[in-house]
Amino acid sequence: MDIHPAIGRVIRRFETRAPLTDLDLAAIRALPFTYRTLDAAAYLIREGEPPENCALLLSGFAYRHKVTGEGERQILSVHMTGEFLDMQNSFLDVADHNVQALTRMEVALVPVPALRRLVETHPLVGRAMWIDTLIDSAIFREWIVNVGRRDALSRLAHLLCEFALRLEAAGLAADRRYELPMTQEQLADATGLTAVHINRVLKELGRLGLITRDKRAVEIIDWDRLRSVGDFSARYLHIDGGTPTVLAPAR
Amino acid sequence: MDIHPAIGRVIRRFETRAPLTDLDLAAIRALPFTYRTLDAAAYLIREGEPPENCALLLSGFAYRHKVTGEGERQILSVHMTGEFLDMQNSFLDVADHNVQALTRMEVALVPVPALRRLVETHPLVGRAMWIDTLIDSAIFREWIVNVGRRDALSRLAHLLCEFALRLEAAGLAADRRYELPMTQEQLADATGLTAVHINRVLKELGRLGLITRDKRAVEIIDWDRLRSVGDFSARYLHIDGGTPTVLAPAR
DNA sequence: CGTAACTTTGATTAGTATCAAAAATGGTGG
DNA sequence: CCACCATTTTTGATACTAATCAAAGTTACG
Repeated sequence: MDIHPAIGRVIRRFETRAPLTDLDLAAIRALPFTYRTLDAAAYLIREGEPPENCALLLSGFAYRHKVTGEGERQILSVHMTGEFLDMQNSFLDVADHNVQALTRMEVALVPVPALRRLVETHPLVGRAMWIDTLIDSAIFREWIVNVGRRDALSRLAHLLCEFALRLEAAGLAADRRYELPMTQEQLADATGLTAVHINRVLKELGRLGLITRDKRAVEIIDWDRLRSVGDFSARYLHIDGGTPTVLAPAR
Repeated sequence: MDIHPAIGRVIRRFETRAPLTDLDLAAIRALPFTYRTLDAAAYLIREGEPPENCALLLSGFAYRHKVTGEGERQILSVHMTGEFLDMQNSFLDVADHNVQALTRMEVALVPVPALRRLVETHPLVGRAMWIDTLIDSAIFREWIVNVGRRDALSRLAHLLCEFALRLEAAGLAADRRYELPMTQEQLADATGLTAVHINRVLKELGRLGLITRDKRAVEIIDWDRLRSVGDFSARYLHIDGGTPTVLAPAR
């Protein structure tokens, strides 16, 4: 029995990544942590700061971003319940990007030294966490492709496909519907476009009969065509455990 | 005494990342491997294949890339002597991108199972390697920003700054000069632009007095202005050991 | 119920892509 | 060592995608 359902979710995910022993599991559960609730838009860590805690997202959404010298923001990834938010920073001396709350969110903050000790004494836990960060990397890579080589319609379609699959794999969405707690400006910052253009492209996706929207809820009408327009293949997500059923990804 | 200077380079880098013991070092040196020489453009691994070896680049350059459904290529990163080419793939079931030789190159191929055993029995080595992959991630993130939010001139300037600093940190360049073994088409694929436009922007960088070029050699004339045009800060490279002197990065 | 944040629409512009072709370079075999 | 061919670089003309600017609607929220 875990303190919070998100912790059970993490442990189940780790178990698909490395053959953890009971001792490993006990060590994870024994990690010290402090609860915290953050309002939407609160910063978990800012670029340039030394990482002190590694946050596990217990509820809500978060995102990583950087801001250019011109003041333009680029969102680097979006994170959902059950994911670690700071492993990308925790083993480096200084954060190279910002991590911010997308919605109000609850986190469990694990002090970085405790985390380092854990992975040193429990190599398999370290491997599971390492793999987690490698999958983050795989998603970063796909975002480079998305922003670098796809036109606006594909870019947005691709993003919507990724969210659909990740939310479904995490058990946070079903029936081809999900709540996407991002403004059009944030979608623009995630795709390297402007908010105005996102608005038009979102319309276009509706006109083409691929999705419908009701406020921030997205419903996928034609998954196959959305995938095709978005040039989306799920391979880079490396979802191996609970294979999604509704949206049946091409491997 | 190591078999190859690149191995000494790797070990020195690892030592800055985790406090390795003599046993750790011995275990690294005891890794089984096979030498191989690959011609330019040869594939080390293709998207969709299961990773069997993890290659250490002993000499030459390599790059990662993906190809969209439309057939457009996006280069994800460029790698130089002394770097591991496959850790991003080795702990996952299937490669999600291609790794290809940019120049003729020599590699030491380490079988993945041996690598997995090493990191399981030597957690500090695992941590050093993990940090290596986290720095790869940091570079991926910066590339998302570069391609997503900077105009063509900045993008290319940024790329040239990154290469300058990484090559210098690796002891492969000095005096603000380096050999960049990429065609303009490859530069285009790295920046999400077209080869024609790269040609024009490269000229513009020359006209502005920031660089000069002689074939594939780049000479940086005005580092400060190049950095400023490229909106470049070295933080994301997490170069902590041998701090570069000539190009003195802003921390 | 008033105000700030967000979405939507229209008109215009800017930055890159595209297309086409010539010039330069590099590598190879004779 | 030269001649040839493929690759790469360069240049010019034109087209198009998405940005920018501006303003009106709409929604959420205290």
